[in-house]
Amino acid sequence: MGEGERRRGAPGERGEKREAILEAALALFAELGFHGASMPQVAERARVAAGTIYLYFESKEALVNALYRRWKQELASAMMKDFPAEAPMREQLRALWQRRIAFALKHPREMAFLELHHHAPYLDEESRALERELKAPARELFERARAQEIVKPLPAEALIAIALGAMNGLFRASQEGELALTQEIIDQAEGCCWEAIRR
Amino acid sequence: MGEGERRRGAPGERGEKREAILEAALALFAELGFHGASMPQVAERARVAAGTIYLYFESKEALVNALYRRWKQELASAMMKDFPAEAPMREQLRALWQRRIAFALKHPREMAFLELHHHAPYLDEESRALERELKAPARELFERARAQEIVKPLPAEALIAIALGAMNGLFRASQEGELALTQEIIDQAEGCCWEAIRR
Amino acid sequence: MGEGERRRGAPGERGEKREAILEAALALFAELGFHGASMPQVAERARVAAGTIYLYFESKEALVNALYRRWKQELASAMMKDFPAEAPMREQLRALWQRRIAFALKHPREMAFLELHHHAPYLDEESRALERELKAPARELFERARAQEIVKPLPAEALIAIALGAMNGLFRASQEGELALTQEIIDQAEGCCWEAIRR
Amino acid sequence: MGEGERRRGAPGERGEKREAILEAALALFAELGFHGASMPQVAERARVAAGTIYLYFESKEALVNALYRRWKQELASAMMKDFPAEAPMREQLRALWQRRIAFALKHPREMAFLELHHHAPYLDEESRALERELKAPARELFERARAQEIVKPLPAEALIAIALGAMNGLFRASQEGELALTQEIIDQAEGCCWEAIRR
DNA sequence: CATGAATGAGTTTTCATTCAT
DNA sequence: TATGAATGAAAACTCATTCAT
Repeated sequence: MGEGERRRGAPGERGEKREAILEAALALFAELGFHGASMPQVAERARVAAGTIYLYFESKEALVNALYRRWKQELASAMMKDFPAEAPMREQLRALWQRRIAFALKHPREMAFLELHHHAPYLDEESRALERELKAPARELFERARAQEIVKPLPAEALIAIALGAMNGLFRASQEGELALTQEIIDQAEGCCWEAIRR
Repeated sequence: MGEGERRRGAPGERGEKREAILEAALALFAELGFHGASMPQVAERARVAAGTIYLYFESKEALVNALYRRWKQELASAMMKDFPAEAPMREQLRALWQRRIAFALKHPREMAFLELHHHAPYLDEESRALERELKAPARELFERARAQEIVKPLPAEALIAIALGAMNGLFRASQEGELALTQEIIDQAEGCCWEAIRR
Repeated sequence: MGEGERRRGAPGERGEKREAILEAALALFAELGFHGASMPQVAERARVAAGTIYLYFESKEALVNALYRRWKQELASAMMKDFPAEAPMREQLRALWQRRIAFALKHPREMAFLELHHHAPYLDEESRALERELKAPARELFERARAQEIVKPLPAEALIAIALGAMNGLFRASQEGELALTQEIIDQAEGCCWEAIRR
Repeated sequence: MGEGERRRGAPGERGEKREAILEAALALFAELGFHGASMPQVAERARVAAGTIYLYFESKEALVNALYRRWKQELASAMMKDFPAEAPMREQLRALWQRRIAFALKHPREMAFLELHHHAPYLDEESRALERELKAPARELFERARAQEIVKPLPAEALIAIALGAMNGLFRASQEGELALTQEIIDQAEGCCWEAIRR
């Protein structure tokens, strides 16, 4: 690798810097917020010159948006991959919940970033469209569950808000060190959420 | 150059300006975040000169902290006032939940502000201490409920995270316009949360 | 006056700083061009902090435009004031020419600024509209002169280009120190321009 | 990624890139000014990598200077080539004027570039020396004309400023689309300029 | 108390220039 | 030769804070 002695015009691995920038921005935006983190800070953490960021991203806004989309997609993929769409409804709901919290625990900073920037005014139309698009499958799942009279007769949005809101609460508590999320607790909590919404 | 209604030295109500500043800062911080809202913006919205803010608050940080503490206290008061501490446990848990969501719906901006600034790096030790202090009663209530084997044998923090996390989810969904929180839905949702944690 | 010891919040004469900024910007834009002069340079020459410029002008573009309009107006006023509109045509043409060169010699930097920024891409619609508006009277005068068969049957634009172009040439030569524009030479040159266009 | 027609090392015509750079710089400097046009812009327009420019020119300043000298020379050559130095004075003056405007109309961007950069602070001593050198022949011609009492007894600089200034005015008007410079108008205008200065 | 003009450090962004490939 | 990613100083502009009035 030989860090530090490389200079101008010596490209490292293809896209290496772009990744370093995304990684640095993620950490700083998650911790300090979009307006709280400055481009020089991002540059410094990415070990890159300030101007370099603009080779890869048009602006600070473009940077958050790229980051937001990447991880929103990543989350969606993790949720969708081999989803047991043919399994019984209870199984599907469990999968939804467990996959989401597993993702959160595997990528806590990324999840915190997504939560913090959800619906932020500097997200562009593309990011908003993605948000809408990725919300649909969960909604449909809950609609179906309700149609099958498996869950309580509440609006799908309310059911989602309850089950995933509870999950967010757990995740935040664990992030703040109030709670150690062992698999046992997770499984129990999943049971709680199921009992919250089941008919 | 025609002046406004009142001019320098013509005092309005005592503390009127301080209130205007707090109110303006609340709205802007809730909408744009701490770093996203500028002091000139706050001054403009409060219809006060930029310098005036510094008569009442030492700095921007002092301002958020004052705001944070005020509404954290306000929330705590609304929760505590005439709390049915002698009522059956189920009743107490319901009261906790219902009071919190009632507060959120009565003061949505204030609640959004508190949520957004929870654990923010610019909160000072006093604000953090207050946060800790106000968390205690709820924790104790859940501990007691668990000791009475009324709720599931999970850590109090997990039970809180689930019940109040679900509530936050509902509040956020209603704020984003996804869900209309009628009293009927609220009551049903409270039932859900109870079933989530009950033994 | 007490220069140098004044600081924050101590306003000098009303508009004093605005004038200083306009004056500094004029000198620098005339000498270095719009893109060649930086805002910090303007601030320094105006003995003002960089941020102060933005209290008076929205942007660098707004600043050039304000300057351009001011001096375009000033030039127009100097041309129009008590214009001998009833005098014989020859007299009117002489007045036009003499007033313009008198203005140029009285305000050489301002004239150089106007010439340099004429039709520049950063001039806004308002400035362009003013340019068009102020061109009209001269055009009409030459049209009338042509209708009266006093001048050569060339398009008014050509006659203007010749008579005022020659004048510009003289002014530039004098600015570059190639030529001393005594009143005698000016008068003779005016005669030349008259003979250039007369029938 | 698919590459362009040619790649590194596949040589085009000798000096092809240098020409492309000069051509691109000319167009951009003429339109946007020296400071208004960036090296990346020049590179892009020349379809050349940014670094390539520095193989041919030491710096941005070296580039304008090279350009300036080239076209100043070109203009001088066009003026001088087969100049009818033995013809009657009137004929020589006409030739001077007609050749200059013919050049301007044949190379309008180049002429605009020369005009815009005339006496610019980033022109180096060599360019300035060239400017002085090329001014001499015209000056001598007008001196001789004055000595022969063919033209008015004004300083040669004034005569030049008048005759060529008028021409510049016509050229600028035509560039701005105010005036169509037909050969007929040109000839008439040449007559005007002659009458301006003739004894 | 209240003002708001003024400040200057800090922000986002651009750009002339370099140099490993 | 030619490239273009990378640099970092400097540009335009913002903003928390001060202080004479």
